[in-house]
Amino acid sequence: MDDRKKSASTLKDVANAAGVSLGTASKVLAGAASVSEARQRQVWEAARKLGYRRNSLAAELRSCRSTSIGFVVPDLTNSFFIELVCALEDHALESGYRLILAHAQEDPEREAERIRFVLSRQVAGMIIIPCHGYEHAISELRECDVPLVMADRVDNSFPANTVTTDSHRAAMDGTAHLIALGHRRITFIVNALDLVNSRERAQGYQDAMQRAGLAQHANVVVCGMSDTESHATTLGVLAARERPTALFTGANVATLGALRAIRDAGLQLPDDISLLSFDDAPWMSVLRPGISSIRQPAEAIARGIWHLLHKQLQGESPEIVHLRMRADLRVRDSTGPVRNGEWGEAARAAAARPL
Amino acid sequence: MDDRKKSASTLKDVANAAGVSLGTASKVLAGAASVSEARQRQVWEAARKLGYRRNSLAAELRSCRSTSIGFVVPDLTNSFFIELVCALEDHALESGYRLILAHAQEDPEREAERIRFVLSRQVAGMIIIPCHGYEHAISELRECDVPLVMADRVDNSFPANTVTTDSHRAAMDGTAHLIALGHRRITFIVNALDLVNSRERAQGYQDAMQRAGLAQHANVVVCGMSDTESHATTLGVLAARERPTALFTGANVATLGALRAIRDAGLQLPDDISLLSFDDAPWMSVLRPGISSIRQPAEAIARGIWHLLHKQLQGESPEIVHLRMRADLRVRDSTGPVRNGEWGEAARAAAARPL
DNA sequence: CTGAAAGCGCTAACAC
DNA sequence: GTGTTAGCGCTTTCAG
Repeated sequence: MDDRKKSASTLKDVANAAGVSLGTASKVLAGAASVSEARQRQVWEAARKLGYRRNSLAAELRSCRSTSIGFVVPDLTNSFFIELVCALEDHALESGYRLILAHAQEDPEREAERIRFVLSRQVAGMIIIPCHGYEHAISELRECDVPLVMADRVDNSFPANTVTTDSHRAAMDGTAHLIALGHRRITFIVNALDLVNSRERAQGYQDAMQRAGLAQHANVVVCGMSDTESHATTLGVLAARERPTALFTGANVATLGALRAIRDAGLQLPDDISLLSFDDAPWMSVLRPGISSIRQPAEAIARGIWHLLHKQLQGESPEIVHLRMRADLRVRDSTGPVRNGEWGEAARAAAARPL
Repeated sequence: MDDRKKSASTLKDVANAAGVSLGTASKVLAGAASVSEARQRQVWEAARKLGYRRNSLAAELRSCRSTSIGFVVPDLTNSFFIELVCALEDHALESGYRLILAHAQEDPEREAERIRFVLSRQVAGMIIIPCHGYEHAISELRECDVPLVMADRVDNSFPANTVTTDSHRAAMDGTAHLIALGHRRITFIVNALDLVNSRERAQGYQDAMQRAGLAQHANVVVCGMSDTESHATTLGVLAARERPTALFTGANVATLGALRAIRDAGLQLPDDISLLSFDDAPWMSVLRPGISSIRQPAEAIARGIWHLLHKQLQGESPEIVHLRMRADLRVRDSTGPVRNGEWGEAARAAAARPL
């Protein structure tokens, strides 16, 4: 709360100082060529001298056009989302738009508020990566025909343009990698099953296990949305009488918690246990052992999002498109062959069976 | 660019539907008690039915007050800044404000643009963590009396409220830790010396070396603002004939690059070389070896920033305040005693000398 | 308590 | 080319 009318000079001031009319000043500052060079100079000079700064609230209100795009992100702590932010900022800038970032902090209520906030600022378009339990938040968008692209945590049933990773397939690939290494007791640790993509990841894992005849070993554990929860959960998993030989973490938080738990349990990666992480991060390739991960194609996703949004901004294509991207496996050092000593006969037999 | 006048219902629509005047509707929606309950109900009902959403551009334009705070951040890739973002969002929300995040991506030009953008949206206040070479960007703020707090990459000479970490002291502490472990050949790797805080950190390191009689071993290496640069730089450092026994990285990027270089060089942490990182990150405590680091008190800094900003928002205290926070050392596993075999006689003698 | 009316700073017709 | 004018959607006096 603060009125600062004291100093801010307005277009009127500039026009007066330049000795032209308000309309002319407006045109000049908007870059119109239809004003004589002499006056253009006068106006620019006056603006400079007065330290004039356009009030874009007024400009946008009057013209009913905005060059801002609202981007609602659930978690700035996740480097995948940050990559998206950076890439999208570049795309937006290139097309003459600006991003207004809104951070939901994985809280559906806050997300709803963020959406309301962004919408009330009359953005030209929106990009949303929802939190879990976002139905309520999304209902903020009803009866609102802002160009919209949803990403990552949505599926193809969503009645809007979406860009997602094929999580099911990626999780199958990851699981197959682990199985090929001889692992049978593979536990999948996931943040929350009410996130569509996490559910897909878990499903991909289960399908891969089943396809390998390992359905009886399939074990999906939900670890929550925080480090501490996932740490505690993984500690529990590791303390089981039949400890898994491999962990597949289905999300950023899960990986952090699992890693800390593995460390606390005094286990070595990959000799005592293997770990595969869904979602890559810069630090994963920097230490020894490097963490094997599934990397989502952030750049491609951002490009897809912007493509879909931009088309709408230009008034094109009202039909809904669902883009689906392929993630790839980055095998590093945290996934290794299972230790023979740990295999029972049944596991050995299963290993012999073709996948 | 998009006019969507088609559906968006305005306050006038609501007033008409509720059968009251525009002014009354405005008052009700603003929460005024001075309207009869019956009419209040009517207005709310009409607003609900029409899916009314306030146009805050218009509201703020008219009332000359905003509840948005611009926060210009140089690098969302750095978890320290992310911590600041999260904490500040909470503070702002608690006081009824909202953050508008603007990402400068370590680019002074983009930073200038971001500042202009935020300012043109008539924010009530600003928080800025500058990039290097920010002088130009900052000049955007001239003749502009928005409440302002600068943080992190500024020093006490800045003519505005600032909140910073005592980098000099923290770097001295870190260096002393390394020296106490017997290290003599300690190299300080820093992103850029035109960042005030990096400069302070380097200075702290040098002062500590000097104080320990190790001035001849002091070596500050600049590694640039990107992973790849810092990786290459560190590789060079490690290839020197007299390889340092410890690295002290003065920034986030430097740590990442150094770690990758150490890995590529086939060196073990901390047996072959020790590493201390200025700036902590969640992943540093999750793997083995844990990375010893200097942790800036992000929460306290955020609190300080908000405190200073909030005072200004309430029109208090025009005198400038400089808050300075203390960082602490988190000793983990990446810093260990120097290997005896590597010591020459001179080093041995230096080690015997009290610090 | 309620409505009418005057703008916030700016853009976009529209006349001259 | 240039100035005048009518609002964008809203808040806020100010009469009644």
